Parts: sequence; C-alpha cells; structure tokens
Amino acid sequence: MGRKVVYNRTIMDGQSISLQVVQPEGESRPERRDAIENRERILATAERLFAERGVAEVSMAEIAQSAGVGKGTLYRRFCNKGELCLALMDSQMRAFQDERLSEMREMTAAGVPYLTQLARFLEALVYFTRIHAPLLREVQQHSSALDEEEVERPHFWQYMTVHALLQRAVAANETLPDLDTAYVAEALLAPLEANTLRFQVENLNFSAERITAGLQSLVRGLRRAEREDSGTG
Amino acid sequence: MGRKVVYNRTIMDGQSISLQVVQPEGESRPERRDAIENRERILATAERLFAERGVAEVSMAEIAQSAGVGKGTLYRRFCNKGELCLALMDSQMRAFQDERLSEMREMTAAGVPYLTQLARFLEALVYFTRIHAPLLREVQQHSSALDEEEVERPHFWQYMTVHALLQRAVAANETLPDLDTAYVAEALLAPLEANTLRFQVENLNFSAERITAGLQSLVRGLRRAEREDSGTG
DNA sequence: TGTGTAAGTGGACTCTAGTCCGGTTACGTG
DNA sequence: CACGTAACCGGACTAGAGTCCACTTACACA
Repeated sequence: MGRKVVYNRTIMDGQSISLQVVQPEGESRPERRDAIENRERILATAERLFAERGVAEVSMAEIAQSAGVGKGTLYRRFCNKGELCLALMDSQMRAFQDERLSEMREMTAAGVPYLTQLARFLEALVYFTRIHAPLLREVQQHSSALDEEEVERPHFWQYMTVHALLQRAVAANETLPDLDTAYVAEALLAPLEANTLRFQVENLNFSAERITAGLQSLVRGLRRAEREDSGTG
Repeated sequence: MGRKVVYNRTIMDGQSISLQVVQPEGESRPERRDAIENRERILATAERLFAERGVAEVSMAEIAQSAGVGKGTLYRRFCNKGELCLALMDSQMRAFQDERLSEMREMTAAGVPYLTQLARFLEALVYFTRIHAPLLREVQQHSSALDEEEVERPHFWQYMTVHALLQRAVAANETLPDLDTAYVAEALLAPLEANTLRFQVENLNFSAERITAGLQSLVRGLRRAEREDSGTG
C-alpha cells in the first residue's frame, strides 16, 4: 500500500532554502536490469499513449499490454495511475523547483519583499499547473485519498514554500503580525489545485494572466496598509 | 447522461435576492406510485447504510440490493452516486440557502457592509460543508467530471452568492474598484471545497473557527484601506 | 561455475461504477 | 372496462482499478 517511489522535496528552514532529493536507489541492492528496462518501457509507452489519446482515456491495462508487461509488473512499480503520472513529470517538477528556489534566492538577495516573491511564485505555479493539469489531476485524485503521510504528498513542497514565504513576510513586518500563515498558505494554494484550475481555464475561460492577477490581489490584501502604523494605537 | 433531478438554485440579480426552485414534478405526468415508493426506500436505505459504514464504503449495488430494487432502477433515479448523495442533503441544502438569504436581507437592511456579509456567509459555509463533507465529497467528485451545464453544478449558487456580494461591495465602494469579482469569488470558495476542507480538518487538525478566521483575514484584505482615498491621486 | 533468495513477472481474480435492454405495469383515454 | 404507451423494473453486461500469488530469474556470494 505504501508508495514505491519517493520524490524530491523542497526543504525550507527558517533561514535558507535547500533542495533535498530522496531517491529509492539509495537502498541496499541496485535495481535489476530487466526491471529498469521494463520501467523505462512503461514510462515511454504511457507518455506516448497519453499524448495520443489523453490521460483519462488510457487504462492501466492498456499501458501494461502496450509496454509488453503484465499488470502485476506495472503495479509493482507504480501503485496507481497517479504515481505513474507523477513519474512522468518528475524531471520537470525538479526543474521547476530548482528554478523557483534560485529565483527566490536572487530576489531575497536583491531585497525584494517576501510578499512580492510569493506573488511571483504563485504566478509561476499557475503556468506550471496549467501545462501539466492532465497529469496533475490524476496525481491529486489519488493523493487526496491517502490520509497518512501528508509529508509525502506530491505538493507538500508547494505548501512549504508558500508557508515559508508568508512566515518571512510576517517576520519582516510586511503583513499584520497575527496572520495565520499555515491556513493562508492552504487557502492561497487551493484555487491552484489542478481540477479547480482546469475548470477555471476551460469552462470559465479565465486566462492564466487573469488568474495570476486575481491571486496577486489576494496577496496584496495581506500587506499591512502603509499608513496603518501611524493610526489608532 | 443528463441529470434526472433538478435542484433549487439561488438567483441573485443586481438588486435583490430570490430563491428559485425548479422541481421535476412540474412536468407533464406525475410520478408513478411504485416509483415514488422505490425512491423513498432507496433514500432511506442509503441513509442507513451510509450512517452505518460511511459513504465511501457502501457500493451502489449494495444500496440497490438492500432497498430491494435492481441496479437499473437505482440508476434511473440517480445518475450516479453523487446525485444520490445530493438528494440526501436536499432539504438541508434548501434550509441552508433560505437561512443565508434571509440573513443577508436582514444584514443589508441593517446597513451591514457587504464584505462583512461575505465573511459571515463563508463562516456559515464552513460549518455546513464540514458537517456534510462525506456526502459533498461524493457530489463534487462527480460534478467536476461534467463539463457541460456549469449552471447546474450543485454549488453554483455558492458562487453566485459570493460573486454578488463582491459586486455589491465594489459598487458600495468597500473595495478597490478594479477587483476581479468573478475570479476572487472562485478563489475564496476553492479552500471550501469538501475535499480540501476535510483534509484541513482531519489531517491538519484545523478547527472550524481557525478556518473561518483565516478566510476572514483574506476578505479583510479586499477592503480598501480607509486612509487610501486621501492619498496619492 | 553452482546456488539461494529476494526481486521481478504475468495474468487471473475481485470489486465497483455505470450501461443496456427485454419484459412489466401504472394510468390516462375512449 | 379495455387498451396503448410511456415510464418503470431488474439483472446481465462492460470496463477499468487494483490485488494476489504461483512461477521465474538476475545476481551476490561461495
């Protein structure tokens, strides 16, 4: 029942940001050669079939058959369809994380306010999520079912990042001091859930720019009004 | 493929709020007696089984069998499990809508700002959603799959309400004038999606009070800063 | 090079959602 | 009361997700 693959996670401590990669190959024995070949064939096949007909229209059985393996083999590597989808995005998710982290380091070095960094992060996330929405939908569908191990859920690092930025914004006096950073992080990420975003883009015809602007207006609302501190004591 | 039951919807036009109930019995022929009996037996059975073992643990086949009808009969009434769940909540959803509408009328009459009304609406919605989360999860799971007829999706009235309140807040000069009310309404409701709320309550141990407070801080952020209008032109 | 064993493999199996369709029955109409 | 028809009914059927388990094989070690 536990997941077979452990993905990388972003770790942001109080002072700095680091990327910690946890790989399954750190274990005792290396993967068997035939297993590696099969895994790669599975991924290549899934990618091709998904591209041809869409993620939702391709069954796990079909992927297995097309890849020339049995269902048992497929499920040994990927507990469910979501995990397979996650694996297909893995390198792009790593790249995205790396880009965000270095961008934030640069902005921090340049003295850009944390709330501005947050707005920028959300903007980037809008584009990333929109592009990968079909795969992410599958991923999130399955991860929401798992109660245990929230830390391992694929988008925990998004939450970590937003939360850390909010905490720093509070520490830097950019917001009201009693902001509930943990909840607000959840609330800001909720409209970026793949399903929700897809609905907004495809059914409501919201553009990515419009969504970004809307999120930024919410972030701006967190800002302590500049004249407030000279007001009623 | 179309839905068998049409539920009530809240209609908020520019000036007033009204509740429009659309009932299937407005059609040509009344329902057959045996059909009515079966429907009631199905609903009672489903309610009992859900209470005993949880919504997710009860299959449609089991409901049909326990109610003494075939699967075909069950699906004739309720296109999917979500619709069945929706039917089980119907009276309570109507009551909730009525309460909100009359509350808002009173508040408007008393001159309560629209953003305050919005905060109050979201608070009530937190409690409602939390209580009905198991059923709502099923409902939302299915409605997100349907692309067409967004107007009919069960929570459209929530969106309508929030959107209308935001529009009035803009008109009443309570917010910045360029607020994207359509998007912000979506964004404020996203963290109240049943799945999301359940995760926050059960896995993160957020209390309803905490969630309400967090949402209120976001709503407060929409408020135009009081001293702003005397500032830079 | 032989061997033990843990990892890998395939496909039959279960479980559930949802569809289909031939037979049945309530009920408005004459 | 007879009758036509549209609504109703039940259960067999399809299809997909995920599980299970007996069989096979790579590979570390002797």
